[in-house]
Amino acid sequence: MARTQRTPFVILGLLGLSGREPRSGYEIKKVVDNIISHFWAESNGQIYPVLKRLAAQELICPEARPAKGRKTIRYAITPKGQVALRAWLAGPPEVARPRDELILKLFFGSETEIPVLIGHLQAHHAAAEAGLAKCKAWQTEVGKLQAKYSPFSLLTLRAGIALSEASLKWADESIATLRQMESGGKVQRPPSAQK
Amino acid sequence: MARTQRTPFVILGLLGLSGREPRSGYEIKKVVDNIISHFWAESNGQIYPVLKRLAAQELICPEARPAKGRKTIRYAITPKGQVALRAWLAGPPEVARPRDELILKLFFGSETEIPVLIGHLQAHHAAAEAGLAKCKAWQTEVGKLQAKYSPFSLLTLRAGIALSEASLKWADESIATLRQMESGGKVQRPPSAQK
DNA sequence: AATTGCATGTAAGGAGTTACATGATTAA
DNA sequence: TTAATCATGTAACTCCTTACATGCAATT
Repeated sequence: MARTQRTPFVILGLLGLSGREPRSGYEIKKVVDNIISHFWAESNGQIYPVLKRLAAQELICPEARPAKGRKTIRYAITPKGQVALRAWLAGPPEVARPRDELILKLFFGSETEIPVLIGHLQAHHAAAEAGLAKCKAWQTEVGKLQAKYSPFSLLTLRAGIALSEASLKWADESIATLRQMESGGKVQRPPSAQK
Repeated sequence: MARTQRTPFVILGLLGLSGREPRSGYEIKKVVDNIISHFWAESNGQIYPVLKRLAAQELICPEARPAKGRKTIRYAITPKGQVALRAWLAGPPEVARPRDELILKLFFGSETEIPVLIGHLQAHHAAAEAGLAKCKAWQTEVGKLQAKYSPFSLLTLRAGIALSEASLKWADESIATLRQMESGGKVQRPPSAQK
C-alpha cells in the first residue's frame, strides 16, 4: 500500500498560488520543471489523470471559456480544493525513504577501482554545481521580483543552496581522500575538516 | 518502465563485503537497517524474492550445510555475482528524482499558519539531529575497529554528517526567519547567513 | 506456559515512470 | 512545407511497501 499520492497536492498547491490563475496541465508541468525542480518532479503520466480525478472530486474546476485557438483546459482551485490543500499542508510531512545510489556505490568502493569512484564523485560535483547555480540565479530573480514570488520560495531556495554547497564540499574532500588512497598512502580516515 | 531494481546489487554488495561471509536474508535486512540506513532502505518483501532470483541466476549460492538448529538459508556471492556487482558499480550512479515533502509544504507556506510550518521544521530538526548523532557514533566506532570496516564507510558517514549538519543549520535559520515573519516583521528575505 | 526474537516468505495494491499516440498551431 | 512547440492523454510495466502468514527456538 505504497505511500499516498502527493501529485494531487502539488497541483492544488500550484493552482492555489499567488493570483490563483487557472492553469493547464501543460503549464503545471512547466512550473514544476522550472520553479520547483530542485526539490520536486512530476511526469505527464501522473499530472493528467490526477487533473481529471481532482475535477471529478470538485477540488478543481475546468475553466468555462474554452480558450479560443488552442485546445487547452485550464483548471482553477475550488474552495473545497483549498480546504483539502490546507488540511494536507498541516499534516506532518512524510520523510522519504533514503536511497542514494552514489553513496551506495561508494560504500561498496572496495569492489571498484578508485579512479572510477573519483569519476562518480566528479559527475556528482558537476551536477551539484549546476543545481547550485540554478538556485542562486533563482534567488536573485526572486529577490528582485518580490511582488511576484512568496517569501517562502526564498526559504526553499536556501535549502537547495545549503544542501548543494555541503554536498559540493563533501565531494571535494572525498575526491582528495580517494586520490591519497590511490597514491599508496594508506589513508584510513578522511581528514577531519570539521571545526 | 520504472527505474531498474537496485536491491539485487545491494545484496551482492553486502555479500561481497569483507570476509565474504555467507548471510541470510534476515541478516542482510539487519545490516541494511543498522549500518547503511542513513542512505539506503530495504524491505523484506523485496529482499526475499530477489534472493531467490539471484540464486536462480547463480549470482549467489545457498550454503550447503543446513545450519543445524534454525531454518536459515545463508547465501554466498559467486564469482559470476562479483562480476555483475563490479559491472554495476562501474556504471554511473543514477540520480534520484527529487521529492522532498517538507520543502514542498514550506513552498506552499502561504496557505498555512506559520506555527504549523515551524512545527514541521522542528520535527525535521529533531530527526536530522538524531541521524547526525547516529552517524557520529558510527564514525567513532568505525574509527576504532578499522580492521573490521572499510575506509569507504567513513566516506559515506562523512556524507551523512555533512548533509545532516547543513540541514540542521538551514532549519535553524528558517525557524528564525519564520518567527520574524510571524511577529509582524515583514521579512521578505531570510537573513543571508552566507559568508 | 507464554512471550519474544529468529527466520522466511506471499499477496495485494498503489505510485510513478517511460514511451507512445494524436493533433493543432506557429515559425522558418 | 517542414519542423518545432503546444497540448492532452493512454498503456504497459515495475518497483516497492504494507500487511499478513507461518513456525521454530530460546528465554522468562
